[in-house]
Amino acid sequence: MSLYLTNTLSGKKELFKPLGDPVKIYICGMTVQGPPHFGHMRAYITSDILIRYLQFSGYKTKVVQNFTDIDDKVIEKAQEQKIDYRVIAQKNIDEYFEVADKMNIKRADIYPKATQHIQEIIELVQKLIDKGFAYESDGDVYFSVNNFKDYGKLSKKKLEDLIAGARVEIREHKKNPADFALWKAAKKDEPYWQSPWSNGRPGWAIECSAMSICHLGETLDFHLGGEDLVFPHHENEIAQSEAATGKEFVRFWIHNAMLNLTGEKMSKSTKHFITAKELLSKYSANVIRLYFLKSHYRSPQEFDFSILDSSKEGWARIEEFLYAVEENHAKANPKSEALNPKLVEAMDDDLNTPKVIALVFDAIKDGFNALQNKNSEEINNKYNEVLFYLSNLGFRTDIKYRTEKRISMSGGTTASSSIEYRDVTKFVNAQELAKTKGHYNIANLIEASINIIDMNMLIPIIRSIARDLAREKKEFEISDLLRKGLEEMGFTLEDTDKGTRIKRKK
RNA sequence: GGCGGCAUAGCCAAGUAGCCAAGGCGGCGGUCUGCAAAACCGCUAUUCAUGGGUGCAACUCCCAUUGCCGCCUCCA
Repeated sequence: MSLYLTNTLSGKKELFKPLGDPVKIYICGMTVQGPPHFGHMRAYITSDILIRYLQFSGYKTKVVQNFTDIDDKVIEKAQEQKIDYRVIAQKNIDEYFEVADKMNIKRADIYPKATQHIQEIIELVQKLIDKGFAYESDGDVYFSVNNFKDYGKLSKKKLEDLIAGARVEIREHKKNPADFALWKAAKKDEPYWQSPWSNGRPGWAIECSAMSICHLGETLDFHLGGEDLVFPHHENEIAQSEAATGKEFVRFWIHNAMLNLTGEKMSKSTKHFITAKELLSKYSANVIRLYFLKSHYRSPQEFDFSILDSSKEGWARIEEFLYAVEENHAKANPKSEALNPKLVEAMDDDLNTPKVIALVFDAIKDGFNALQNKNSEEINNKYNEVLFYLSNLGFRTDIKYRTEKRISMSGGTTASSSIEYRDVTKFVNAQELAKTKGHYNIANLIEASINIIDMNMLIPIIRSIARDLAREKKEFEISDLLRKGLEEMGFTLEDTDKGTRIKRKK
């Protein structure tokens, strides 16, 4: 195993060697001022892919993902809405889990919150003051960037440039304009905690240092997050942590590129975003995952519904293949040692998921060919190959998570209104049920009708059966008319040797 | 203004100093089908923003130009 990953620190692909067992991973979580949006999903899909691959490669992992539940923006939101900041934070945390679980993002081992670590934060700030890296000023505490010689090593910034830019907040009680707050004294009506310097709250970034050191120790294998966190957030974390411990803070800094919405970064501050929840109501988790993994995590990605639609069609092809095999041959046999080399070759190269997706489609093409040639050994091999890649990329392949295009006769039963559960075999069987020895039979037809639970499906199913009867009598004008009618209702019929499938149109 | 990154077909998107520049979507032609749909087969970048340079050889390395993006303020 030789996994190469681009380390932001060096800007190069580096060979990963773990520090010890388990591999220590810190994921920079959300500041829960608002609900998770599509950009967050990209970040957490990226970390999910890395963690899954490390585990696939045999490493044990310890994963910590924080929630920053106190900061200026959270307070601002609370004051706007005149409710307690904790209510806002919790609401957004709940929504995060709802979305992440739906997306099949593996849960971290620990989800610490900033407000649960105030004591550790205060101790860390005190340590920095004692060591001469920080100073108190009017109840605030600032980190003195001049005293930390490596400041700027992650973002490749020079101190002079930062000040020349003149966009840093100038405050008279800062010694250097680039100094950043470790502790902020509370203003009127703001939540606060007692500290040796003032009643106040942590600055932004110190909580991550405190929580990662607390849960993972002074040196981590990985620290993950969006590219927009490189400066100042991660730069500041390095300064604080390394100044305090005297040790290397993080060995691998992994950053995913931004997601742009019509050419502009999706972000909470500009209100320019689509919430994850909203998106999940329009597209299945698998389609969204495919959309992300088709691009490399370090390339900026454009967001557009038409691009997402093309992923939806791509995913439909994947499902089409799985169904086609399962209808006749289904033999899942996920032990696929022989398949490892191709996956490993792609993933070892900085998690090249687009390459793995290409492997999936290559296998599907071979698989469909085998299906046409009725080569059952090859069919099985390709079927298992596809499942192998998909499951290692975190897709959900069991039938109940499959999509929107297939319709089941008893559609509503298993997953209520979920668009994710549609099982074609039930419908095909139902049609068969209406027949005795290959011929329609009134008694059976009545029984089949009674079994239709989803009333929206009643007419399509009856019409489909009527069409089938017309076809048996070679009344093609009538059968075409019936199909045309269904077409207008939004259903496509497919005649197969197993019966007629009804599919909801794209 | 400073720092960093990116420019590959109608769209999305990998990749490499030298075999046919992955894959998906879309489109076109064909096979199958009562007709369809799905599937299959074939076609869809003599070329990788532009101009130079270094190599036997560059889309891939270097320089310049243009355009786009990110960060420099809270952000995944």
